[in-house]
This record gives sequence, C-alpha cells and structure tokens, in this order.
Amino acid sequence: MGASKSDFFTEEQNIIANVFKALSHPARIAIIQYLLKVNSCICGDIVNELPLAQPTISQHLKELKNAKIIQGTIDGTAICYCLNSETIIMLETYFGAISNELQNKCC
Amino acid sequence: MGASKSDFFTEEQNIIANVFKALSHPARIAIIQYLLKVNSCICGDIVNELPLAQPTISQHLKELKNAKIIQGTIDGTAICYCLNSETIIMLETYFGAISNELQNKCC
DNA sequence: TTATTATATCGTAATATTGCAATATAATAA
DNA sequence: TTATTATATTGCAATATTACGATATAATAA
Repeated sequence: MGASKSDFFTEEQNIIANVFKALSHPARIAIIQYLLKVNSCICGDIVNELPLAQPTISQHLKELKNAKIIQGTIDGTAICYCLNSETIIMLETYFGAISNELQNKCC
Repeated sequence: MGASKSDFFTEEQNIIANVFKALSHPARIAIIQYLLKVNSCICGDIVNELPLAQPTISQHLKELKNAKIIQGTIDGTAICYCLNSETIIMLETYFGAISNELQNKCC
C-alpha cells in the first residue's frame, strides 16, 4: 500500500501526468512567469528572484528541463534558461482538442 | 526544511500550480480520458475501469472536483461526473497566452 | 423498518516531494 | 597553477501524496 501504481496505466497517461507534475509547484510557475517577463533568456538570477536557496532552484529547473518545459544553453559559466515554445504549444493543443471533443456533450 | 513554501508565492501562482497538481497523476488523466470517451456523463463505473480500489478513485475524483476539472451531479444513489469545459477552456487560454507572448523571443 | 447500492471519509502504511547545507563540478580569470 | 564564479549533486529531515481496508453516510428498494 502506498504511492505509485503507474505501471498499471499507459505510457501516454504517465507522460502527460509527468508534464503536469512539473507544473504543479508554485516555485516552478514563478520561474515560468519570470522567464516570460524578462523577455530575453535569463540564467541563474532566478535564484535572486525567488525565496529559495540555490540548490532548490537548481532542482526545480531540472524538473522543468526534464519535462521539456524549459531549455538551457551554456553561456560561459552561466546557463541561459528559457521556455520551450514547442511544449507550450503542445499543451495548448492538448486542451484545445479536449475542448473540441467536449462540444455538444453533457454538462 | 521540508515541503511547502507556498506562503512565499502569490495566490495566483499557488492556484495555477494546484490545477496542474490535480492533473499530475496517471489515474486522474485516465479518468479524464474515460470521461471523454464515454460521451455521456458517467458515474462510478470508473471504479470498474481503473485498477484502483473504490476509496482511491473517490479520492482522485475529489481532487479533480476541487480543481473544478470535473463536476458531479447527484442521480439517485449514483453521482454522474463529467468534465468541466470552462476549466478546460481556461487552460487552453492559459497556454495560448504564453505561446503568444513567446513569439519573436529567444529559443 | 431492514436491506441494498453507491459513494465518501477515516486511519494508517508505503512512498514521493521539497528544501537546504555541504560539497562537487565546470568554466573562466588571474 | 590557484582563485573565482555559476551551477549541479548528495544526503537527509520535514512534509505531502497515494492506496486501501474498515467504516460511515445517503438514497432508494423491499
């Protein structure tokens, strides 16, 4: 008894759930909002922006990167992170498709 | 040390993160897919469809309901659950807005 | 009333996530 | 080479989630 019965679900269901898991923490939403705000790609001064220690930010960035929500390119000693528009568009399409299927149905 | 520094983030960031948290489990994605497939609103035979016990399904449904991703209407002893198109459209709009803001920017 | 049926809640064990100090790594500068 | 700077990883404590048996609740049926 306990967590994780993911083996009983399809790979697709697990992949989709994992993208949303990456989005399910306020710090990671704050990182996304900051990356949107600063217009150009920004590196690790996200650490100065958020009320969390550097290792914690690094961990959150890793999760967003694994879910392909952001991407980072090395720039000297710094790493320049920015949003991955492909994944954003994929998510827009995901809900767009559900919303279309939902038309003329109950509720 | 430990989980949950949500007080340090804005209410908006916490609300958004909570909607995604509701979507962050394969069982809840499976419930959404099932509700889409059955065309008409369906009640608790989700229990027969998924490899989870009734209390577990009930808990997952509660989380989806709290996040306003589904809604349930009482029908005798049964409860008829279905997707809440308002929230789906809100999510589509959310990613649509990000995707628009992202145009002509880095990456 | 007493079943029966459908769903929700409680309690708790197993597991996962979060946050950070300490430390490691990697690139550049001196 | 030895700093310095930026980021990642490790280890662990605090907390949250997941799953389910047992039980409660609520509506209808007999």
